[in-house]
Amino acid sequence: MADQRLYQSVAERIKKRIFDGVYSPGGRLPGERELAEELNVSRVTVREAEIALQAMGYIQIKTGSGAYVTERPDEDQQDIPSVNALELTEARLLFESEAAALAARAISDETLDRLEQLVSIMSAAKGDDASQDADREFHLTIAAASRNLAVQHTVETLWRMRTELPAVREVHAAVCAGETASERGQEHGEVLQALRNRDPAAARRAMQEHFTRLLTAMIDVTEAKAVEELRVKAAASRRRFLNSSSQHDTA
Amino acid sequence: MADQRLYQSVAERIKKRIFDGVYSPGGRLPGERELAEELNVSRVTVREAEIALQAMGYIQIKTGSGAYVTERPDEDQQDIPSVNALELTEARLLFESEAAALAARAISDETLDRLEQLVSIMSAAKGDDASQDADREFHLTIAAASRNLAVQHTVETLWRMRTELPAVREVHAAVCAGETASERGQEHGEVLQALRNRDPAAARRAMQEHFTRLLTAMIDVTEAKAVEELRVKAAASRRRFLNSSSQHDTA
DNA sequence: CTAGTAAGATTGTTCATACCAATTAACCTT
DNA sequence: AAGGTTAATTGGTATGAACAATCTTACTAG
Repeated sequence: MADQRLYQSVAERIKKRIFDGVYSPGGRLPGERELAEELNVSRVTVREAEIALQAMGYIQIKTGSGAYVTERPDEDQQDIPSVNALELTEARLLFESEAAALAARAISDETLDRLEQLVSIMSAAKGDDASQDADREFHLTIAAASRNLAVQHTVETLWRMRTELPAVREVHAAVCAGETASERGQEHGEVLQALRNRDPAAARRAMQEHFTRLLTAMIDVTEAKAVEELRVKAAASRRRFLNSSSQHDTA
Repeated sequence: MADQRLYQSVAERIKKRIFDGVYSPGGRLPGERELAEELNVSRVTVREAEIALQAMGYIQIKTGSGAYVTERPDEDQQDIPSVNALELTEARLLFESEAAALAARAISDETLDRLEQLVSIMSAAKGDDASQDADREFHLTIAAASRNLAVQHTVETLWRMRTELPAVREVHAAVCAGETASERGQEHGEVLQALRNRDPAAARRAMQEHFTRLLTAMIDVTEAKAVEELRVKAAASRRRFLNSSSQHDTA
């Protein structure tokens, strides 16, 4: 994760901005020179990143004009259904718990050490990118340690849904804002401890508890979001009726 | 074709050489400097072309070593990794059991009736296509009854692996040949019964047993296949040595 | 003679700079 | 105001350099 090529990390950052809506679909992203200065890399590197993104179908480069975000995401990842955050987390609760149980069978000491590092990163950092990346690598590493490609692929697919579906991202951002770094680190630490003991049942249980906590937090957040939406709608109707009674809009 | 970027035409030329076998799978293609001189372009351009090819999955670039042609380009960018039958079945054992448990929460009577029909089809027919289709629909129907799109999508993806990976298909065909229609129907029937009772734990257990039986049968078959492969290899060497001692092939 | 290692050669990675070509925006002419 | 010319912007390519990871080779210690 850390020793990847520079242009790849730049491509990741740009992709993230696309998902975050910084560069909206159909919109144009900053020029190569501008991006290079902003990201503190050379123009060639920005160019390589954009070429990779173009090959993956995220953007389209027009000579002399600029690079534009592809309107409709490519077909190859069109098979991602529009699941909501609760469904996705429930699925991860079920599947990743089993993945953890498998991983507990014969996880290597090196992998355990790496997980240890990731937990400390999550315990230290707050909701920033480093913590996010550590979280991701933590789960994917455990999936890989299951020594089952089908399981690994499934977990990776679920994580792709988490990062690429805007609605899900929103909920996660809201949940992350409401949790402390220490409790997040502690939950992952319990999973790690079970793996250290090579105890499949404990690993499964720890992972289940981790996701259960996430799930309940998520329910609270979505509930709050629903309430907020109702308030917005109510305000909108109130405004509409008030306007219609006091003035006359042709629109 | 004429007004495309230079790095794209270079990528096309390299891709053509890969298809033509100039650079064989797993093999290493010339260094950037060498290729640049040979194709009369700059190193930057070669580099951009290789990055695009890497993003498309044709080659893999290793720092300090070189760029290597991807081994199996037939499934170039497909999101289906090459899992073996045992891995896949293990994953299905874990995941579909949970899907069944979810489905038991609130499965509709109509869905139960449909499952009933499918079980009777499997009990009656032998290893023909109708039974295969019924098997598939049975599992996908339960996944859909989980009322969780992420779970459903996962199960569908795993089933796609089962049908689209030749190696996995072979193993399944061999296993199906060695089982009777009645025992297959009975196993599915037990899952159905648990779903009728709306008993998540029982549904999970029944599905686990179904896949466990499949898994053990699969282990026997793969073992037999391994033995068979050894015999073929032995026969090949025997033939080769016999031929070399009795006649003279120029090939 | 072998195993280990250190120096080197090879190769990919990134950078800075420059110039070219296509596009776009601004301006001017009519 | 319309249309065309010019200038600024932006992507495209080339060159050369310095750096890091890797592989090769040869040398040394045991």
